Amino acid sequence: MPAPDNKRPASRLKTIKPSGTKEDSFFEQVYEVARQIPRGRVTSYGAIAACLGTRLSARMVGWAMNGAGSAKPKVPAHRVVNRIGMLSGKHHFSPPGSMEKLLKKEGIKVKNDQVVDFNTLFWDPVKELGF
DNA sequence: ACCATGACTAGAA
DNA sequence: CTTCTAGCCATGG
Repeated sequence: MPAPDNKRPASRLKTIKPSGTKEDSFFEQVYEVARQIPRGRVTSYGAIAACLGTRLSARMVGWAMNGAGSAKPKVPAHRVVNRIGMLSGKHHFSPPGSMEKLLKKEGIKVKNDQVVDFNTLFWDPVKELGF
């Protein structure tokens, strides 16, 4: 096992090549996990970050999502919300209301920019993917 | 090179 | 209960 890499399991983050060039690691992994989210389910940035071994860099997940619109195949960024199920990223959609619309379309109830029954709909990549 | 900001989170006050 | 602080790391001025 496990040879815990201590502090930086994903030290390769250094090799990130954002926007413009082809993504190599972190971004791609984020997209990959995000694409595994089943329809009608949601997850959080932190969950994805934890799945990649970088729980503390949930911000980077959000940043990666910023490029999700340019990623292919498309990444269901609308299924990714913050830890309390709030649609923190709705303002990054165009139009902003599309995120909520897409979620409702999948049967997810959204109330006041928050996912209803978030705890039930929550999909944990670490648990589901076995990381 | 330094400082500020950000689709986050956990823990302390 | 609410509010603040610190940590994460890439991007932009």
